[in-house]
Amino acid sequence: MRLGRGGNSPRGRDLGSNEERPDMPSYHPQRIEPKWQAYWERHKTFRAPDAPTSKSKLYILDMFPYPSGAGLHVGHPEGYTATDILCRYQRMRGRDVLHPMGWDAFGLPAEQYAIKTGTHPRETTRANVDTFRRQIKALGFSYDWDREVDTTDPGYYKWTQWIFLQLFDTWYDPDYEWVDPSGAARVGKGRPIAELPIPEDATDADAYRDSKRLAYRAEVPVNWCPELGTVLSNEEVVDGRSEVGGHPVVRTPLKQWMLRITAYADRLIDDLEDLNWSRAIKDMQRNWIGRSEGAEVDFAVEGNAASIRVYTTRPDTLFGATYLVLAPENPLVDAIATPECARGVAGYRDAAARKSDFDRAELSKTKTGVFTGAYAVNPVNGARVPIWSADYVLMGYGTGAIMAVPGHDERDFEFATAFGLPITRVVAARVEDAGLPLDAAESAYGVAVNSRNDSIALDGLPTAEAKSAITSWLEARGLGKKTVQTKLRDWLFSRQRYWGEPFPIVLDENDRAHAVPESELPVVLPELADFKPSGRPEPPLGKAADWVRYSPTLRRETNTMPQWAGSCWYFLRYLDPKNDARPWSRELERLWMPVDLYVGGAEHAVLHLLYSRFWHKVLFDRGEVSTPEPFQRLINQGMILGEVEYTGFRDSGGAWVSAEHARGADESLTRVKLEEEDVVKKGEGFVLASEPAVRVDARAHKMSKSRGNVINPDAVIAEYGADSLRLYEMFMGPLEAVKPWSMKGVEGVARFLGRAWRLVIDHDAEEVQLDDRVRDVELTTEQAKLVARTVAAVTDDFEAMRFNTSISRLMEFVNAFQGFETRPKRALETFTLLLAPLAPHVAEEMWEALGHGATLAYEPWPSFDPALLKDDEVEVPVQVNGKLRARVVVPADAAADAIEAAAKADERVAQWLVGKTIRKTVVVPGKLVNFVVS
RNA sequence: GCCGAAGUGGCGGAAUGGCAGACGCGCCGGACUCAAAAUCCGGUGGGGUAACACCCGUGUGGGUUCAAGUCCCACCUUCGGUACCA
Repeated sequence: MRLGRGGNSPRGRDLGSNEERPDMPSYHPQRIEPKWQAYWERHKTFRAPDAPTSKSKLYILDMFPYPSGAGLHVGHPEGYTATDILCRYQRMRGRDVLHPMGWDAFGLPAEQYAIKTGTHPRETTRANVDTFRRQIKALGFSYDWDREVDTTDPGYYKWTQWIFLQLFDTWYDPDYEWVDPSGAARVGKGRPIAELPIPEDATDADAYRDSKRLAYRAEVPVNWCPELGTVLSNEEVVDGRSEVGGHPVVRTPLKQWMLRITAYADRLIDDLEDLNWSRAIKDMQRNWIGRSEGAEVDFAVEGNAASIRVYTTRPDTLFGATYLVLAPENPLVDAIATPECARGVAGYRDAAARKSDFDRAELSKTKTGVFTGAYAVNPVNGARVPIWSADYVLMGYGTGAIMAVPGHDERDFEFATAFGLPITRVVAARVEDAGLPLDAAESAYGVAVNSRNDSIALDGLPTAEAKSAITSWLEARGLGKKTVQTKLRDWLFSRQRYWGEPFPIVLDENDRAHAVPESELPVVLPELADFKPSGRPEPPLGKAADWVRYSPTLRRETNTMPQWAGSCWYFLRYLDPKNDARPWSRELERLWMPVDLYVGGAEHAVLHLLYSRFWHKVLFDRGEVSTPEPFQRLINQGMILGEVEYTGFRDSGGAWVSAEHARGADESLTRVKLEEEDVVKKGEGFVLASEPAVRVDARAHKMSKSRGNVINPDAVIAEYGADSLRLYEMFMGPLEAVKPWSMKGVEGVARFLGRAWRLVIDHDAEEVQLDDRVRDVELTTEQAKLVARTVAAVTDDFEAMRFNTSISRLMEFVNAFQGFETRPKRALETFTLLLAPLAPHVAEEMWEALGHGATLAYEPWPSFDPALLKDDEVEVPVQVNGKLRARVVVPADAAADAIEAAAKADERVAQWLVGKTIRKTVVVPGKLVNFVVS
């Protein structure tokens, strides 16, 4: 697109596009951008120092991408641009900046592709990485490419395996008292397994040790996904379906590797406190960990030696427990079921097992269950309570058994109502309400009622006090104890897939696990021709028979690690990416860590961030890293949606249906995409221009291939340039907000860059040269003030990461400077430096034209004289009764009474004051005057 | 249901408790051009006026304050997360 002056050009008439005129000196990103990208690469401009000097270090990290086959989408450059701006700004402020990039390249899609086409995942991955690297480089980000890491590189996953061995070699001692490197006293530590005390009654010391490791194997009910041919972690299962692909997941018991993340649950919650993360993300992590305090209570079973232990957060309601419920999978079910009921109970359990988690969640609207025929005894009042089995109780949480208090728990109420079980009140708002009937569960706190026996009376106690009173009573009698539970379970860490890190583990004839010696790392992924999953839980690596046979008595573990493994520690490898002897140098870790700013999508709020923090804490306990938390500050960029779409609805007869009647997935309606000119705003929403009674849907949707609203960064760069793309992504709005894309908006910022360019460059000349109006002269006072204000505002905005407003400030500068016939070079140099972090290519080109020989990347950030921010005179708004009535101009340093006098002297103000009494006068010097009159 | 975030022109958005709507898009008018594009200049919340004046206006309803988009209370809507976790 030609931006020059058409027919006046010495090159003659309308000779079309830049493609035909590559020497055009008008703003031409396609020429400028590759030039400076090549310059930066050749000069290694953004190479970070190996070690930072003194305290000026800054580690700014992007979440590294999974290089998918689809290439970069516009969501990636959003966060990457923000961090790049900050890095470029901070380098100009003299900080030592570490800003690396790499690839999270293990994962299912490459393997799925291999199954379909036979292409080795390594090939697919390499091609995808190349595409991503090219696309990211085309955006001009200032990464230190010498630190690039790839999780699938054996030189990298050697150390992922090494960290796994640290986990394997560690047990958690919750009572260990120690002092951490910062001098803080701590309780609880991951310690070497060699330090584990073996109890005297342990018959098998090795088995005992294995049961205490942070990485251990266990036969557990897992989320098996037949479609994907692998098990999945709890975090990877959403609504009973795989997070990836939405395939059904069933529960089946399997021997799997687990990581004991639950040992760190308290620290993972407590240490959130000091992190500069958004409240939303901290809450998500806390909720996921789901710590709750309560009590375990034992119920004796009538005519049976067994007793049932339940977990409750409301021990204060124990007197209201009118029945017990066991999870169908609870082994006690069979032990206590009476012969008459055994059949029904077994049938119920089998049916529950056959249901996928998805069905179980879906069909949960109505509660199901079966009576076991057995009775337990309520320990506080001796009441005979029936024992049921129902799938609304989960085996995996607490003890897999509950005491049901239908009066004060919604689920229990529903179940009791369905099966005609008794409901009693044991909590009320006031003691006098003890006799009030219950027509719904009342779970709110209040005071205990109807809760006394011969040795304890809770009646009248507020809930919190009742809880501790009854808990002490139970503890004193050995009937129960205070307990803490978490929703978080141990992390299921093995996958039955090929494209992942092999475990550095061999199994002996007794199926006992042993660490592969560190000297043998990495355990390299064997070659394989056939990647097809068997449909049974046997990993594909089993097919590599020679590889599996480690020795006559030892075979290799054939599971692989989940995709999250590599991303748990990649930020540490960046510090020292070429080190063969260690995963990272302890010295460099101490100097660079923690990450000062981490930017990425909120979709990783629980998975990556929780896993990563867990590993880091283990490494911290083992003395491998110096900080308990890896990411000091976290910012989640908001999603970028597609362009706003207007959708109308037609019924089968072709008549328009108003949007409010089209809610839900009504199959009989046809969705019609409308153009902007077909609709008009009316009230809260939009309606058809032709039929204003018909409302239409107006909203931006998530970008998706199926919707066809995906914006390809390559296309944007080809048309408008990387600088415009970067600028637009920042100009859209606050970094953390969800924002709809608009191509018109990209054009807007591209126009701004064109104006900025023409402010400096003579766009009629053959070569890139300064415009005649750019002169080496002093700034006028007006210009100096404008420059100072711009520097001050942009600096403030950068510090606060308000990139949208910083761009506005630069636009205002250009709009004002366009009007000056003479443009002092100094002013334009300052402007160019301010623009550089945002639009580095065009800034470099302008900097060169302004007569500088080298990159501006390390030029000192512009400063300004604060005196220039003050004006001699200010305009002060004058209000009467809070309403703006006039503005008066007064000296900036005018005293309150002088301003008041000036305000009163104003003709318009006087009109509003005539005949009134001034009750009060508020004068904020330099800001405002308000007369309160009546 | 629960937790979190957000509701401001036609649109994206801006406003340490102190002039609501900066900046951009779009639109309207003008300059340049044979014409268009590009570029430049001006205007643009609604009502009202010949033009001023003036009135109304930040999801809704209350409150605090000389002054509220901003603080407090209640509610509505949208988005994100989560959901038998006892």
